[in-house]
Amino acid sequence: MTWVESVLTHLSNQGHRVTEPRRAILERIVRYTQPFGAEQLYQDLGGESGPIGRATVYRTVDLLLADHWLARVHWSPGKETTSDDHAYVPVEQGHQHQLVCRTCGSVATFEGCEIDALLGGLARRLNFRVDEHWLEISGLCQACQRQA
Amino acid sequence: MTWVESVLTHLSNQGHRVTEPRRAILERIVRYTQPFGAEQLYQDLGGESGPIGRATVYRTVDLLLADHWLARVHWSPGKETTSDDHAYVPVEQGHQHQLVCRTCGSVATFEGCEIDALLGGLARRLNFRVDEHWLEISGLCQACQRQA
DNA sequence: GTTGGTGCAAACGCTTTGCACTTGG
DNA sequence: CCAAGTGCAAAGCGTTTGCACCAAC
Repeated sequence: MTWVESVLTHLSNQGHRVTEPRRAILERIVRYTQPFGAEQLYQDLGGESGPIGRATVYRTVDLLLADHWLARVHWSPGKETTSDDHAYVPVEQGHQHQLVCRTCGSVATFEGCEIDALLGGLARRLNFRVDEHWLEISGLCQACQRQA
Repeated sequence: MTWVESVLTHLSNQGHRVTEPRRAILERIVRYTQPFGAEQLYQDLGGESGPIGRATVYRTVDLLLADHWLARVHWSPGKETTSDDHAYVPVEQGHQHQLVCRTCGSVATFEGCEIDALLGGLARRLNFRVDEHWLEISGLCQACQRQA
């Protein structure tokens, strides 16, 4: 079951409709090899001259984000510091954290089990009850390390 | 040495000028008990009718952020999900991560030593060279836990 | 006296919204 | 059939920029 199929099935189960624009948007998203922005996605689908409206693109991104089919990341390749605009990465539901290669933009996702233990200790020490956490890592993937 | 004094000294050492607007901005920043936004800071300094221009506020925030006197956070009180706009927290240089209380907005900062070890293991496993990481935690501080 | 900093106002760019039209179930 | 979804165009809003003026060192 591909990512697109999973999302469509999920949408359908949630009572949402499976429309042509949504299919097209999902198909485009999986082709990205780097984090992408909503406006970029709109342009890549044809922009003004394309068949899909800007509002639809933004609304679909929101929908996917809300259901955790997309993860937001800060770092995009080429940006030395954390980017101001939003970038997204398609993920399987349940996966938690991202490593983003600062050169080629490839993304590795990993589960956060070890982090949770660490946070438990922290919480106890600081009398803080942890609800959510955001962990994102920027660095170099294996291929880009070799080139450097 | 207060945060304001530290920053002013640092600015001076870096060859930057210590101006009245910058003093006023720093003084206002330390009074926040929650993460604040740049536009909010501008408004709190008097906005249109105030003595400080919007550009100066934004430029000063950028300056402080670049030198790590401010940390950016995602969560602000009242926001269930990660906020779209930027919020900032004054920090001592060198401190790394934030716990933000989702109810009262209080921020606890901690050093990231344990995280680093964990990331080292991850990097080895995934053949990834870690350069930077972002870790932020949202939850309830002790006082807000009692109230709930 | 320099030149870094400031203020203003306009421009910018991403994102959201109102509303009439379309389409999937 | 009819509510959910779409497209368009305009508005919104935080942020950046160009430029003339000012003030710190």
